[in-house]
Amino acid sequence: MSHNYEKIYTVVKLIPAGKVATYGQVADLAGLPRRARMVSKALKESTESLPWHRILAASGKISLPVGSEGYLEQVQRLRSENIEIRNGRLSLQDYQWQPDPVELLFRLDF
DNA sequence: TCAATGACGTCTT
DNA sequence: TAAGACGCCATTG
Repeated sequence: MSHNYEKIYTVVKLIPAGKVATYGQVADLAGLPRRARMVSKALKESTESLPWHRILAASGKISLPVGSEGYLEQVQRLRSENIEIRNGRLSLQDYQWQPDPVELLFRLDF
């Protein structure tokens, strides 16, 4: 498990319930610009319990194959957090996580 | 080496 | 909006 994956998991764990982040956003916060695809791989390969459902594409859409097991699971989890989602998409305008930079500085040790 | 791959992102039509 | 074309980048065979 690479150090980068650990950094990604650290950021993902900071996303509060009811809020979401994009793959690219997580990558940036983890200090890995242009590494959105690495975030998706890290999530897919992780064994530990993570709020992976709070990560979406920059378009606000779920990236898993429509109708797949994971897709349905994600929709379910998001709705359970009171997030409105239609046709596999939600409003980033309404739900995207806007972390406070100062708070982040103290939560991340890198 | 090198081409293919992918839970992505940005731009253009 | 939607769909393509590209760009990007670590990983894989």
